[in-house]
Amino acid sequence: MEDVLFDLDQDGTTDYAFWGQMDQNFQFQSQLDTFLLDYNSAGQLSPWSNFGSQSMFPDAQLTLTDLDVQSPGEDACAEGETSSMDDPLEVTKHRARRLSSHPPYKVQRHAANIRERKRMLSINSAFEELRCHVPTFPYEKRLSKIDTLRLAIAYIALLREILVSGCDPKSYVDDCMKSGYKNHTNAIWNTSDLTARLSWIKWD
DNA sequence: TAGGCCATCTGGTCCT
DNA sequence: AGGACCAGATGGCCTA
Repeated sequence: MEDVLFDLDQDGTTDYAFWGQMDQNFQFQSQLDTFLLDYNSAGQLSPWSNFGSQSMFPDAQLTLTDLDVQSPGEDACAEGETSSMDDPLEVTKHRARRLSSHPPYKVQRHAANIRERKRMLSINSAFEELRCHVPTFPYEKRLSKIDTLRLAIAYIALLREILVSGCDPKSYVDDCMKSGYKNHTNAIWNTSDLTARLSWIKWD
Protein backbone atom coordinates (compact mmCIF):
# COMPACT_ATOMS: atom_id res chain seq x y z
CA MET A 1 0.00 0.00 0.00
CA GLU A 2 2.76 2.37 0.89
CA ASP A 3 4.57 1.86 -2.37
CA VAL A 4 1.34 2.48 -4.21
CA LEU A 5 0.95 5.81 -2.53
CA PHE A 6 4.56 6.52 -3.21
CA ASP A 7 4.07 5.74 -6.87
CA LEU A 8 1.10 8.03 -7.07
CA ASP A 9 3.19 10.73 -5.51
CA GLN A 10 5.88 10.05 -8.01
CA ASP A 11 3.43 10.29 -10.83
CA GLY A 12 2.29 13.58 -9.44
CA THR A 13 5.70 15.11 -9.34
CA THR A 14 6.62 13.87 -12.77
CA ASP A 15 3.38 15.25 -14.06
CA TYR A 16 4.13 18.65 -12.63
CA ALA A 17 7.46 18.53 -14.38
CA PHE A 18 5.81 17.28 -17.52
CA TRP A 19 3.28 20.07 -17.64
CA GLY A 20 5.93 22.58 -16.81
CA GLN A 21 7.96 21.46 -19.77
CA MET A 22 5.19 21.06 -22.27
CA ASP A 23 4.29 24.63 -23.02
CA GLN A 24 3.04 23.64 -26.44
CA ASN A 25 0.59 21.20 -24.97
CA PHE A 26 -0.56 23.75 -22.46
CA GLN A 27 -1.05 26.25 -25.23
CA PHE A 28 -3.05 23.66 -27.12
CA GLN A 29 -5.17 23.00 -24.05
CA SER A 30 -5.71 26.71 -23.52
CA GLN A 31 -6.68 27.19 -27.13
CA LEU A 32 -9.21 24.39 -26.91
CA ASP A 33 -10.63 25.74 -23.67
CA THR A 34 -10.77 29.20 -25.17
CA PHE A 35 -12.52 27.82 -28.21
CA LEU A 36 -15.08 26.13 -26.00
CA LEU A 37 -15.62 29.32 -24.02
CA ASP A 38 -16.24 31.14 -27.27
CA TYR A 39 -18.50 28.34 -28.37
CA ASN A 40 -20.48 28.69 -25.18
CA SER A 41 -20.75 32.46 -25.20
CA ALA A 42 -21.80 32.45 -28.84
CA GLY A 43 -24.46 29.85 -28.22
CA GLN A 44 -28.13 30.74 -27.92
CA LEU A 45 -28.88 29.62 -24.46
CA SER A 46 -32.32 30.03 -23.08
CA PRO A 47 -33.05 32.23 -20.11
CA TRP A 48 -33.69 29.03 -18.25
CA SER A 49 -30.12 27.99 -18.62
CA ASN A 50 -28.34 27.59 -15.33
CA PHE A 51 -24.96 27.88 -16.92
CA GLY A 52 -24.49 31.18 -15.21
CA SER A 53 -24.95 29.83 -11.75
CA GLN A 54 -22.74 26.84 -12.27
CA SER A 55 -19.45 26.96 -14.03
CA MET A 56 -19.57 24.99 -17.23
CA PHE A 57 -15.83 25.10 -17.52
CA PRO A 58 -14.12 24.39 -14.28
CA ASP A 59 -11.03 23.67 -16.36
CA ALA A 60 -10.97 27.26 -17.43
CA GLN A 61 -10.12 28.12 -13.87
CA LEU A 62 -7.76 25.26 -13.37
CA THR A 63 -4.16 25.53 -12.62
CA LEU A 64 -1.77 23.04 -14.12
CA THR A 65 -1.77 21.03 -10.93
CA ASP A 66 -5.51 20.58 -11.06
CA LEU A 67 -5.01 18.19 -13.92
CA ASP A 68 -3.49 15.78 -11.46
CA VAL A 69 -6.49 15.62 -9.20
CA GLN A 70 -7.59 12.04 -8.96
CA SER A 71 -10.81 11.13 -10.59
CA PRO A 72 -13.64 9.63 -8.55
CA GLY A 73 -12.85 6.30 -10.10
CA GLU A 74 -9.27 6.52 -9.04
CA ASP A 75 -10.38 7.35 -5.53
CA ALA A 76 -12.56 4.31 -5.48
CA CYS A 77 -9.63 2.35 -6.73
CA ALA A 78 -7.40 3.57 -3.96
CA GLU A 79 -10.00 2.75 -1.35
CA GLY A 80 -10.53 -0.75 -2.65
CA GLU A 81 -6.89 -1.60 -3.02
CA THR A 82 -6.36 -3.15 0.37
CA SER A 83 -9.19 -5.60 -0.12
CA SER A 84 -8.89 -6.39 -3.81
CA MET A 85 -5.21 -6.29 -4.68
CA ASP A 86 -4.85 -10.00 -4.00
CA ASP A 87 -6.89 -10.61 -7.11
CA PRO A 88 -4.58 -10.91 -10.15
CA LEU A 89 -7.19 -9.29 -12.30
CA GLU A 90 -7.33 -6.35 -9.95
CA VAL A 91 -3.54 -6.11 -9.99
CA THR A 92 -3.62 -5.93 -13.77
CA LYS A 93 -6.32 -3.31 -13.68
CA HIS A 94 -4.37 -1.34 -11.11
CA ARG A 95 -1.27 -1.38 -13.29
CA ALA A 96 -3.35 -0.23 -16.22
CA ARG A 97 -4.70 2.62 -14.15
CA ARG A 98 -1.22 3.64 -13.10
CA LEU A 99 -0.11 3.47 -16.69
CA SER A 100 -3.07 5.56 -17.70
CA SER A 101 -1.97 8.30 -15.35
CA HIS A 102 1.25 8.80 -17.29
CA PRO A 103 1.65 12.14 -19.07
CA PRO A 104 1.00 11.25 -22.73
CA TYR A 105 -2.25 9.60 -21.74
CA LYS A 106 -3.25 12.62 -19.69
CA VAL A 107 -2.82 14.90 -22.67
CA GLN A 108 -5.06 12.69 -24.77
CA ARG A 109 -7.53 12.31 -21.93
CA HIS A 110 -7.78 16.05 -21.44
CA ALA A 111 -8.35 16.59 -25.15
CA ALA A 112 -11.02 13.89 -25.09
CA ASN A 113 -12.68 15.57 -22.11
CA ILE A 114 -12.83 18.84 -24.01
CA ARG A 115 -14.31 17.12 -27.06
CA GLU A 116 -16.86 15.44 -24.83
CA ARG A 117 -17.86 18.73 -23.24
CA LYS A 118 -18.20 20.26 -26.67
CA ARG A 119 -20.33 17.34 -27.78
CA MET A 120 -22.57 17.69 -24.74
CA LEU A 121 -22.88 21.41 -25.41
CA SER A 122 -24.14 20.68 -28.91
CA ILE A 123 -26.65 18.21 -27.49
CA ASN A 124 -27.80 20.76 -24.93
CA SER A 125 -28.19 23.46 -27.55
CA ALA A 126 -30.36 21.05 -29.51
CA PHE A 127 -32.46 20.51 -26.41
CA GLU A 128 -32.80 24.28 -26.02
CA GLU A 129 -33.96 24.50 -29.61
CA LEU A 130 -36.42 21.68 -29.06
CA ARG A 131 -37.79 23.39 -25.94
CA CYS A 132 -38.62 26.37 -28.12
CA HIS A 133 -40.77 24.16 -30.35
CA VAL A 134 -42.87 22.34 -27.76
CA PRO A 135 -45.87 24.01 -26.15
CA THR A 136 -45.16 25.31 -22.69
CA PHE A 137 -47.02 27.57 -20.35
CA PRO A 138 -45.64 31.07 -19.92
CA TYR A 139 -45.24 30.57 -16.19
CA GLU A 140 -43.87 27.07 -16.49
CA LYS A 141 -40.41 26.34 -15.27
CA ARG A 142 -37.79 25.07 -17.64
CA LEU A 143 -38.53 21.58 -18.90
CA SER A 144 -36.06 18.88 -18.05
CA LYS A 145 -34.43 16.98 -20.90
CA ILE A 146 -36.56 13.90 -20.42
CA ASP A 147 -39.75 15.93 -20.13
CA THR A 148 -38.79 17.84 -23.26
CA LEU A 149 -38.42 14.59 -25.18
CA ARG A 150 -41.66 13.13 -23.87
CA LEU A 151 -43.63 16.28 -24.52
CA ALA A 152 -42.18 16.51 -28.02
CA ILE A 153 -43.28 12.95 -28.73
CA ALA A 154 -46.80 13.66 -27.53
CA TYR A 155 -46.88 16.94 -29.43
CA ILE A 156 -45.85 15.30 -32.68
CA ALA A 157 -48.45 12.59 -32.17
CA LEU A 158 -51.18 15.16 -31.67
CA LEU A 159 -50.12 17.18 -34.69
CA ARG A 160 -50.24 14.03 -36.74
CA GLU A 161 -53.78 13.37 -35.54
CA ILE A 162 -54.78 16.89 -36.47
CA LEU A 163 -53.33 16.41 -39.92
CA VAL A 164 -55.09 13.10 -40.42
CA SER A 165 -58.40 14.52 -39.18
CA GLY A 166 -58.24 17.34 -41.68
CA CYS A 167 -59.90 19.62 -39.14
CA ASP A 168 -58.99 23.14 -38.31
CA PRO A 169 -56.22 22.87 -35.68
CA LYS A 170 -57.78 25.35 -33.28
CA SER A 171 -61.23 23.74 -33.41
CA TYR A 172 -59.61 20.33 -33.06
CA VAL A 173 -57.85 21.44 -29.90
CA ASP A 174 -61.01 23.06 -28.63
CA ASP A 175 -62.88 19.81 -29.17
CA CYS A 176 -60.18 17.96 -27.34
CA MET A 177 -60.47 20.40 -24.45
CA LYS A 178 -64.19 19.87 -24.26
CA SER A 179 -64.31 16.12 -24.71
CA GLY A 180 -61.08 15.22 -23.04
CA TYR A 181 -58.21 14.40 -25.32
CA LYS A 182 -57.59 10.66 -25.65
CA ASN A 183 -53.99 10.28 -26.59
CA HIS A 184 -53.31 7.09 -28.52
CA THR A 185 -49.69 7.06 -27.56
CA ASN A 186 -48.20 5.99 -24.30
CA ALA A 187 -46.99 9.48 -23.65
CA ILE A 188 -46.82 10.89 -20.18
CA TRP A 189 -48.18 14.13 -21.56
CA ASN A 190 -51.78 13.36 -22.27
CA THR A 191 -55.35 14.49 -22.02
CA SER A 192 -55.84 17.90 -20.56
CA ASP A 193 -52.19 18.66 -20.10
CA LEU A 194 -51.16 18.69 -23.74
CA THR A 195 -54.36 20.25 -24.99
CA ALA A 196 -54.18 22.90 -22.30
CA ARG A 197 -50.71 23.72 -23.52
CA LEU A 198 -51.94 23.86 -27.09
CA SER A 199 -54.69 26.25 -26.09
CA TRP A 200 -51.93 28.82 -25.53
CA ILE A 201 -50.82 28.57 -29.12
CA LYS A 202 -51.77 31.33 -31.52
CA TRP A 203 -53.05 29.35 -34.45
CA ASP A 204 -53.47 32.33 -36.69
C1' DT B 1 -33.06 16.01 3.92
C1' DA B 2 -34.08 13.04 0.10
C1' DG B 3 -34.71 12.97 -4.61
C1' DG B 4 -34.40 14.99 -9.24
C1' DC B 5 -31.63 17.06 -12.57
C1' DC B 6 -27.46 18.22 -14.47
C1' DA B 7 -22.37 18.73 -15.79
C1' DT B 8 -18.25 16.49 -15.88
C1' DC B 9 -14.90 12.82 -16.07
C1' DT B 10 -13.80 8.38 -17.53
C1' DG B 11 -13.07 4.03 -20.02
C1' DG B 12 -14.99 1.11 -23.48
C1' DT B 13 -16.60 0.43 -28.15
C1' DC B 14 -17.34 1.55 -32.82
C1' DC B 15 -16.30 4.02 -36.93
C1' DT B 16 -13.51 6.49 -40.36
C1' DA C 1 -4.71 6.10 -34.68
C1' DG C 2 -7.85 9.34 -33.48
C1' DG C 3 -12.43 10.96 -32.94
C1' DA C 4 -17.40 10.17 -31.94
C1' DC C 5 -20.55 8.06 -29.19
C1' DC C 6 -22.14 5.92 -25.09
C1' DA C 7 -23.08 4.63 -20.33
C1' DG C 8 -21.60 4.55 -15.51
C1' DA C 9 -19.90 7.08 -11.56
C1' DT C 10 -19.71 11.12 -8.99
C1' DG C 11 -20.64 15.47 -6.92
C1' DG C 12 -23.09 19.96 -6.89
C1' DC C 13 -27.32 22.57 -6.96
C1' DC C 14 -32.13 23.09 -6.27
C1' DT C 15 -36.70 22.09 -4.57
C1' DA C 16 -40.55 19.89 -2.18
